[in-house]
Amino acid sequence: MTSKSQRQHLIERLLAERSVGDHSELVELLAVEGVEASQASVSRDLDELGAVKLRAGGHTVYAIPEIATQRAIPIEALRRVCGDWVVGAEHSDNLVVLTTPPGSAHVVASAIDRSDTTDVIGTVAGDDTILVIAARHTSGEAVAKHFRDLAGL
Amino acid sequence: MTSKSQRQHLIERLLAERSVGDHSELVELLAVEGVEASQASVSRDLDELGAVKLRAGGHTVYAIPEIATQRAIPIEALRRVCGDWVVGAEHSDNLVVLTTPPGSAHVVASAIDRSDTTDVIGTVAGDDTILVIAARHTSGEAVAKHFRDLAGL
DNA sequence: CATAATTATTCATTCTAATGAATAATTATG
DNA sequence: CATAATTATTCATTAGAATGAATAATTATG
Repeated sequence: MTSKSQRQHLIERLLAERSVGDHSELVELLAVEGVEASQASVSRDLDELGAVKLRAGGHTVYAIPEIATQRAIPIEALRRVCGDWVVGAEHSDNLVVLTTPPGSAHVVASAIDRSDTTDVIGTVAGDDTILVIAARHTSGEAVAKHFRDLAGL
Repeated sequence: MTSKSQRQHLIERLLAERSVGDHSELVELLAVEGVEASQASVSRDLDELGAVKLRAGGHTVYAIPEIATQRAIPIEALRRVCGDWVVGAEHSDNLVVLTTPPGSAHVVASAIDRSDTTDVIGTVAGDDTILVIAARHTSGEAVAKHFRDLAGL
């Protein structure tokens, strides 16, 4: 009954509160909180959270940098979000308007922001619409097509 | 390669453009657009979209009312969204603050708005925080607990 | 009214993301 | 440096949402 995002949020909290030296220690701390997870899942979670290992007092501990240096999400993750939530992509000049179901624009915008695409210089999300600004080296048309491809439209 | 939300968006468009009299006609129109779906899926989609059947010129056609009278989402759908995205719930007086992963607040707020709960009179969503206002007949504490239960926290 | 047509629902199946056991790869330690 | 410890990855499995075939239920029609 614990989703991956809930577990990752809990991991963030545990790492902020304690010195965690290795994955098995984290697996145990999660279990104390009633969350079952294997070393494999923890490894993946830490990777997705952008956790780093710091030297502290002679040993190393995990920490999540305060500056949000989460790894750029893989293109497959962006494709998944677009495939689920982007229902339309139109352009005008260097602007692209993506349409989503109501309430879903921010999830998509957040995924775009976290991807390492250099074709987009920014996004503005409303309720069901995202304004995407294409970078100078590309065009609104190309970016709209890119998102249509990602969304499977 | 077509998600349910994309298919439902397409259905909305088809119903706005044409007179669709029954499910099998819609199944065919979807197929023309390259989207395979069975009568069963179409039945569910129309239900979720709140489609109604209007009498027009001697026969009946499907339409989606302009006023967003989508069916209230089932409690299980709200539970699913909360289980996936709500990572914290705290209260103060009649206010409840729900925490989500970055960019996910609106999805949750939208689900809450679309549920038929009478315990919440409104929501305000940011990036990773939702302010939920408890109704007068209940309390912030009870509403926070309700969301913790829904989220499996 | 009988029944054909349509719609909703059940139940088995499919799909896909996530998970974990096992193991390969990497790092830390004595 | 050897090797124990730790971490990352592979591959099989699981979980849960969605789907579709079949059928029950409902509605429309002559």
